Amino acid sequence: MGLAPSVQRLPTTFPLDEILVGDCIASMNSLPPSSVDCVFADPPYNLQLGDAGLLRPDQSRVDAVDDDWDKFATFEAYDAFTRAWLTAARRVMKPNATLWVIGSYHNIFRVGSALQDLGFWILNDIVWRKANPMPNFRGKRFTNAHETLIWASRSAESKGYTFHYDALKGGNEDLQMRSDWFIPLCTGEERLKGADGQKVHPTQKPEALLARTLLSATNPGDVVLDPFFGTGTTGAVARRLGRRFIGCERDTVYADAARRRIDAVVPLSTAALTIATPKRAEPRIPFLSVLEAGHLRAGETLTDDRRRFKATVRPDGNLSVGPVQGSIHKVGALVQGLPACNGWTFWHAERGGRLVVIDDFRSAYRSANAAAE
Amino acid sequence: MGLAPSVQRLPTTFPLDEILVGDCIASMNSLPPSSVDCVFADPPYNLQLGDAGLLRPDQSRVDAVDDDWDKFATFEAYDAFTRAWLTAARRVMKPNATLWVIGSYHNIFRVGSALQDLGFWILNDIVWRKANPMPNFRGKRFTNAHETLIWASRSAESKGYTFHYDALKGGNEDLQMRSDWFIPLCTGEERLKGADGQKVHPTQKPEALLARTLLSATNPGDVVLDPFFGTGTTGAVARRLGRRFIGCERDTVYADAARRRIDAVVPLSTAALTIATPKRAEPRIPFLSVLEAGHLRAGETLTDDRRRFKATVRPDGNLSVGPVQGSIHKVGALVQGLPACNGWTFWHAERGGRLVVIDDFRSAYRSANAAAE
DNA sequence: TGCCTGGCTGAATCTCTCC
DNA sequence: AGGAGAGATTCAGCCAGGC
Repeated sequence: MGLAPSVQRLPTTFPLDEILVGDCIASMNSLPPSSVDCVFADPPYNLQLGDAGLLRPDQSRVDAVDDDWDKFATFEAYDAFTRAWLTAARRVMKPNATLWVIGSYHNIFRVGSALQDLGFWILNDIVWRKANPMPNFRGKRFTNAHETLIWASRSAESKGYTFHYDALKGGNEDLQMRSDWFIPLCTGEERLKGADGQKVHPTQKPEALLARTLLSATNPGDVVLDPFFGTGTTGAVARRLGRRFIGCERDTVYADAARRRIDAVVPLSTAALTIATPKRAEPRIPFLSVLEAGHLRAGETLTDDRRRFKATVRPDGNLSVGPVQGSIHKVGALVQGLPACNGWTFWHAERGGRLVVIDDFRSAYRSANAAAE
Repeated sequence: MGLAPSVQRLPTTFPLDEILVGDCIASMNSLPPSSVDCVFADPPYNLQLGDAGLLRPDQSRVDAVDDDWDKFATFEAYDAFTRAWLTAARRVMKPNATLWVIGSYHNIFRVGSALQDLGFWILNDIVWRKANPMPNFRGKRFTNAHETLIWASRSAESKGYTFHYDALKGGNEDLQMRSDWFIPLCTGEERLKGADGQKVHPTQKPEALLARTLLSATNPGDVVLDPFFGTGTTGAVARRLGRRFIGCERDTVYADAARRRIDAVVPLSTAALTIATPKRAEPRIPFLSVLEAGHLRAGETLTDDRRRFKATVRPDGNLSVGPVQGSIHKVGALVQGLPACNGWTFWHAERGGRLVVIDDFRSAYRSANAAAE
């Protein structure tokens, strides 16, 4: 009770693509700090502590409590458990790593409050809208047709987190991906069944849900930690998508099923996984270089797409309007009377009677010099 | 503790259909206990916006919620405020009354935890999916396209709460009403404007949202209390639907606007109290969803109907041709050298030696999920 | 009268690098 | 650490005005 285990199994090497069998907090504490890129957690929802076998942070077992006076203690125990695993997870997260947690109204408010208290910074809450939820049989409530995910960075100062905005937008009819995701439950072939034909795990999540989280918030090769690995959906999807995983699972039946499941996954080819470089990550090209490469001529006139404004290209890579000179951005802002302007997409040159945005010249320059960059 | 207050200011008459101007906690404490059938609360969200302000891509400024009433120094201060008003509200609730609270990820986890701690019993969390949310202008997160409502009874023992299961089902194509509601923002005619043409209140809620809550969880003649009355959406809908209201509002400008608004409302006849289901255009289906549903595989090759062009399906729902990636529409346009292209009718997959247009997969997806989308 | 276009707006925790 | 500058970034709905 309350004492640390006398023997602690520390991995000699970083346990990539492995399942650590045992208490998730001890397992996470055995990892070096700042070592994972992403955490996906599907913690116990259930507040009926006797059934869930919930453990306190000190590893003692919480006894079932059904007295009214102990209701507060029940939430308190769940909160302590939540703070403990969130704290352990936060330690192993790299500064720009992000955390995903999924839950329902039974527990998600506790989890959300706890992670805010610990300094996590919520980026979005995501609603998983179930295509085929279980109906409410007694007609006493609305059909509980969704679960909630919280996506959070390690702290408010963590601005460099991974988010594949363009990839998500491209897969969504060229519209920004919203915070409400419509995805079917995990059923049929995908659902793991035991020899008895019964489902192995009561709350197996659909791979599509994990895939969307990992595609949006991790890069190929990134390490994803799942403290409540269960039957390994996170690991299976990570392997398929070329990510690495570390799973923690206490139950050997689940862990064994997860291991077999993941070993059978065929990863997608590296070629299928290479992602388009996000705009912000592309190398900066000076306007002067594009000019020097001959895409434009010093002295020629640029206009906006509706030919309302004009500017002249100077040999030094500035623009001028009358006596005023400045960068393509400064001058673009100036003529419009706006505080800022992206000159690359604002200014156009005439080519064969048609207006061509100068960003096209930059693209051409980039592809011509891709090898050298 | 446990003693009745020595002096209780009881209103000489119960303030039905009135707005109590002042602090909501004092106002609620002036009401007799166990006197209202329902509480609807839209408390401050504690948004914690940056000082810099947010610009749209066209450099116009977003009119953010920067009112003093939304500012709290710490989470602790917000939690104390939340516990205080929830406690006051719970006292005036009849044993079988229910509480609705609306919030966003900034505050809803605090509110949910607090009300659980105080003994409320959560019946559902409801997601208000916004038809027309504000986009994420910087491309750094998912579009924040929903808000969350919590529906709770006064305690776990309150089994006799009102829920009009059949009425809601009848208004929902004879399907059980789900926990995700698709409703537009409050704009246009419905949005209250001042003499200056500016919105009177920064966060006025749509009447459709209130109507659905009151129709589902109250009876005609029931008393609905709103501690954060604002410009009186709760009162206006209550009056229209034949319910009674009590509003608390600190700001006299809001309270005056609410009074005028509610006085202009014409109550519906009893027979007319049915739920209008909003008509919608066919929902847009993301290619990613069709992929996730298993109609296509990541890595497989698509072609046009004459096999002139090829593209590879990416796991994120984009297509790629060589190094270029983009949506099915963008890549379709690119390979043809056209300004635009409908990817759904352009691209085909090989199935059993024959080409199948991917629009067929979309149709199959649509009919499989018609009920929920 | 009707159609089309352009402008405006909504509870938002909304950049990154270099000097 | 703070400031300056490059340059990346938006969707649906309503309304007014022009044709």
